[in-house]
Amino acid sequence: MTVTSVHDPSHREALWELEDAFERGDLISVFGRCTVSYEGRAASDLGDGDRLLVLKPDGAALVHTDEGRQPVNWQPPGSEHRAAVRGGRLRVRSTRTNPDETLTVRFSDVHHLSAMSVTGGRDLTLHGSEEDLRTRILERPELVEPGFEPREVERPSSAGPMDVFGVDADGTPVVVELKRRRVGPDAVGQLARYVRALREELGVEERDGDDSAADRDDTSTVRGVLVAPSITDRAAERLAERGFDHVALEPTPGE
Amino acid sequence: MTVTSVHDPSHREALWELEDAFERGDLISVFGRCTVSYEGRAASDLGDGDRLLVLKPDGAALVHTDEGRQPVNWQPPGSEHRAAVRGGRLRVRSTRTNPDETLTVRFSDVHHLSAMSVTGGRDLTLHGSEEDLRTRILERPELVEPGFEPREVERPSSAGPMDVFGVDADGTPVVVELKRRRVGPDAVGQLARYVRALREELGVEERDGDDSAADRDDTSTVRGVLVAPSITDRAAERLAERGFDHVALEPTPGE
DNA sequence: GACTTGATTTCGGAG
DNA sequence: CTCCGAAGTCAAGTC
Repeated sequence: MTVTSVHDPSHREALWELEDAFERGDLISVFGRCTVSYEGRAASDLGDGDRLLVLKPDGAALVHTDEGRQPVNWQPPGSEHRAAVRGGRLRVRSTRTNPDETLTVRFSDVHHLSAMSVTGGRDLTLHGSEEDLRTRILERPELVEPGFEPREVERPSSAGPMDVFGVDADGTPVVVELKRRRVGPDAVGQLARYVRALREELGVEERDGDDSAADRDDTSTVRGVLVAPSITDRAAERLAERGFDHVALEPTPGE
Repeated sequence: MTVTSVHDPSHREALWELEDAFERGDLISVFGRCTVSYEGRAASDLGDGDRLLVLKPDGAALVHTDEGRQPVNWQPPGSEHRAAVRGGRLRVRSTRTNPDETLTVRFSDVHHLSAMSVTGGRDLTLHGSEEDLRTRILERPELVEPGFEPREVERPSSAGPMDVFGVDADGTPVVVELKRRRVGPDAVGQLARYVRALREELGVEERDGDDSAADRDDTSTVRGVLVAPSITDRAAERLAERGFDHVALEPTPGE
């Protein structure tokens, strides 16, 4: 483990340290007084102030103030960092293409700079995602409703892949949309697109004389089920208008 | 400007520095070897590795690896940071309520710790947002189409506020949905909800005998216009099905 | 590459 | 507080 750090360096010293750290592929942390400007998908300017600049060897750059989870300015991974002393200030610039974007940080003072070689240790095991909810339903389909039988996950349709496709106790096709948390009206719209696509698809099959059509009474009986811990009032209205159902379920068993 | 930093501190030293920095309300950067666990809206575990921990006085905590714009683990602003030495490791824990969430970082080694007092310098001026696009349209309505006349922004409806409401050259009501960048099918669904809500609303007005109804031929003639730099094929299909229009426009004049 | 969707999304504003 | 939609969203998987 190698960590380098300099306290109140001159711009020249900071520049040397930065270039060495770029070379080594270090993760870099810089405290200092700076201005920030960005131009690319949008454009922004940030006046003078004390901030933390984080530079990653994969090209990511983050400018953090004392508040917020989000950086006040940033550059995504894949950018290239360069540093120089210009006009009496230390200029750090991260550039990328596609889209063309540039982040420029100009330090009037560098209070502290530290860098550490870091690799690996990136694989997080996460529980409680939508995928966990899907697994839960596939293992215990009765949680959706008694007699529900999953047939396919990520089933393709003209509106995109639906989370879970199956049939209910009556053999009626069911489109299931999964959400790991409380949902609003947008999720109902998403479910509606899938249901509509499936109705059209099954309707086409019937006209084509597909023999499996005997299994179904009516193409309009494709059902839509929204599985989520809870839904907003507006979402409930949309759901009711469409004749869809809501099943309250958490991604992981409570407690 | 006060910056404190310690290189390869003992856990005790690091603890003192952390507690002082919490007290001062500093922005803190810690390089070290650690494990991370999170429990709250979801749950996660991260094995041993070298990372950068950023602690903010507003309660935000960020754990960064050498890759990605996103922290591998984090805690949102509003949390409370605490530190302690437990089981031969330096434990930093950030907790919040509503929802209950805890992030725990356990350092086996602290390679470097630095802290800086930071306030202000947070106000960013951003150009190229959806609001800029709206301003552009209000100033030059002909960019939507000749004869278009904006009447209201954020006009309320049962489906929520629509970006811009106006009338076309024929006096037909127009709902305009704005997007600052290329859009997919979801934006069409959003526009459709507003158009439907407005059609219902105007239909209701007619049944109520509202005298302004004479201005309109038919409630079904409420138009929907999606203003965005470009749209995906699938979005174009949805748009065509609904009979809506797309107007290609950037949030800011090009060049 | 473009497209689609999930996310511990975060964030801000309105009710 | 909840709800709703924007974001330089980011990131992953698929085509």
